[in-house]
Amino acid sequence: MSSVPLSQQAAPRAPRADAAYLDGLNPEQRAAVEAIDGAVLVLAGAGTGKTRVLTTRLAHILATGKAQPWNILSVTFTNKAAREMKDRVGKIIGEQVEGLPWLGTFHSIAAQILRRHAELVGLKSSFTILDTDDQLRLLKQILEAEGIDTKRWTPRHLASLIDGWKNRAQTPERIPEEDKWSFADGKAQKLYKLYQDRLSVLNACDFGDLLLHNITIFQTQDDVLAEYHKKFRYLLVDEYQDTNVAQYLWLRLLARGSGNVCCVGDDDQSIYGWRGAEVDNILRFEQDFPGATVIRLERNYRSTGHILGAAAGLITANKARLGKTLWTEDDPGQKVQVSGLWDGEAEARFVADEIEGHVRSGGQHSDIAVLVRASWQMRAFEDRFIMLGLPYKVIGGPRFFERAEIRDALAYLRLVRSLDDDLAFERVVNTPKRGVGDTSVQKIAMAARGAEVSMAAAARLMTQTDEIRGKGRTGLIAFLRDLDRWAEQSQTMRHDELAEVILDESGYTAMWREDKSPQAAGRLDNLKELVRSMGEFDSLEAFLEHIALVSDADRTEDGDEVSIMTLHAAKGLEFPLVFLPGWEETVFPSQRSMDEGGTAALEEERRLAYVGITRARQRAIISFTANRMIFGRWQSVLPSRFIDEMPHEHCEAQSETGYYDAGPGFEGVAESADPFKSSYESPGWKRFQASKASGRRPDPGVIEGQATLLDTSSVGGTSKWKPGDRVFHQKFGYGTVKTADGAKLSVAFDKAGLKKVVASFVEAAP
DNA sequence: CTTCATTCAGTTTTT
DNA sequence: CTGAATGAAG
Repeated sequence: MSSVPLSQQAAPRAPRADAAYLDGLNPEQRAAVEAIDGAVLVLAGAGTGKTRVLTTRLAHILATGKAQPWNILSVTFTNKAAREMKDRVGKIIGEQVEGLPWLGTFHSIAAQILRRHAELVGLKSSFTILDTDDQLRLLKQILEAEGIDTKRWTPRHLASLIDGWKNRAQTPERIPEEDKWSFADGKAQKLYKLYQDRLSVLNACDFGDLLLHNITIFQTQDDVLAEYHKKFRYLLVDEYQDTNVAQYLWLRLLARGSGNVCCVGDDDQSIYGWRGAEVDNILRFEQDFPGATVIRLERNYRSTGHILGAAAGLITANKARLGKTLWTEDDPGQKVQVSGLWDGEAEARFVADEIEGHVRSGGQHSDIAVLVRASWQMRAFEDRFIMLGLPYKVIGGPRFFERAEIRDALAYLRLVRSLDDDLAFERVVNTPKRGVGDTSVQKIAMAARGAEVSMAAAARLMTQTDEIRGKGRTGLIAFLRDLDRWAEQSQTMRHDELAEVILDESGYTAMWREDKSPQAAGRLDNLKELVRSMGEFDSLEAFLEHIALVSDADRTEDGDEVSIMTLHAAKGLEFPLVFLPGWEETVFPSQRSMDEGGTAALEEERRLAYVGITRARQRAIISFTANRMIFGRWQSVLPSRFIDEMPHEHCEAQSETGYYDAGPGFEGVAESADPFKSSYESPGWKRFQASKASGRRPDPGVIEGQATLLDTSSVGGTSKWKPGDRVFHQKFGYGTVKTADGAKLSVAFDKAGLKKVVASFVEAAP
């Protein structure tokens, strides 16, 4: 342990057992912080202060002088987690530490390492990192070139197979025998190989390759591995339950050096199995690292007793787990509320009403999260919130750098940086329209392949001949001339300035300005934001690396807004009040997941439910409906089994709507020992079943107060709008006002159809 | 080569 | 119900 040369040690910093940062840790947390050497597994239940332990531990290693910042490798799954750790360590240690250069996501660290040794796997250090969109287009080209029907065998399908192999660290030669027949009648292996070859030619790699190439290098180049063994004296891994086989191998190879590896995770929060995560990694830890210290953090500082009791009870239904029992000294608080509603619309209305109630009694919108299983469930809530003028934000959603306009802009930049970037060339050669259509692009691609040159080079040659005529030819000539000019300007111009020039001169911004679709305005804003954020980077290269590996600008401006997100996106967050709608069989647990993954998938769904409930600090409100529109079809659905699995003493059934009126159980709580089960037998429930009519909207047994839909009493004054006015709405685009009723408008949107919105959410159409 | 109509497939997503 | 992707006509 004292093998760190004196010369590398910082100004003497006496290891003090009574350091201030250790104050306030409970005994288990403190043990996790102080067990620095050897292999350590910290099983950190939800809300047990995991991040605090991680950051304090890092601070402790530095404070005791056991290692320098550059001797510590800390990996997380998200950039957000990495950033948070950096910030918090900085706060503890203060100015003494400049930063932790090797704290980052698996992928960003693997990319750093790969850039240094790229030539060992046949790449240049300037390789580009493809995202899923590039990947799919490439695969499609390969499939078409092989004469495979891309409808029967979709690029998407192949991409997910390749992803799966890479997650398990399987190179084309090493894929399992049975997998070879899993695609296009036995061509799986060949196609995988072709894809890898093509990546090599393009000097590119995908996300999976970042780790896979690292592993290849470590396994074949002892000297390189030894270098990293020397460098990384302490390893720290967050969210260990989410690691896949490749990440696991990568870690093991690196951990072989010092043996000082600390993994933090919670097997009960493993929710990325479908992405290749292996819960087994955490379940097996003690066998993998014999003599490992295992520390359990079970004291929860987040939620009330009832919330914890409901979540803990639910998760015991899972077989494969290490087992932890969360406890709290907090009050029992309110029971977890379970509400049954007629359909999705009623559910959204119910949630919105509860939110308004919360705010009326002094709460903030930002206290609240609505957590759904799948993103299609969000729309009902958005529609309702927009209508009421209730402020909300969707977290997750389409990611900034994956938006089409951003990717187009980036393709221009990539192309200006390197004309060889064929994928970029193909993307923008006819965006905006230059008359260079599909057939011309195909001709260029053929010529490029034949002459073994880039598409840009082939295109240049073809402007000399008459293979492409007319509009296409002039468009192409202008395009190439523009590219040359921008490349020249890029030598002298700042990169953000260059981006602005390119977007302007290429006609790209003009294209969106002329577009009247609802999203066009937002796209222009995004482009502005792109140029702005480029200014924060020193070079175009630095910026491109950043965007390849960072999901979002994390623009979570914390206004007073309700958060809507998927359960997956909610991991690691907490809110005083959490809504968990859509708890119905087939929706949650998701039928699709279960069809694919069987029991293991069901257990993962259950963990997802556990994650959802444990996000709540004070109150959790679960709801389910009797009827659900799925793919435009009405289906009657049953309450989720997870509702029955929660211990009933921690839950209370509520029936605000009166649908369950005569039922011996759903009305009120007391009558039946098992109010949830008996609800299936209730007349109310039977009426749902009876009204089931396929293709037609079921008729609610009780007419709800439709009058409240448009509350005419709310505003007496005259509205700014009158029928016939043209308006613009951020989400729905342009439309014509049909009726104006105080602050509430009914607008016929050109694209989105008839919607009721609050007047303050629209502006005059230009 | 572009635009419009029609068909069809899809639900979770850290990087 | 949605959007993307294909195929027809202009």
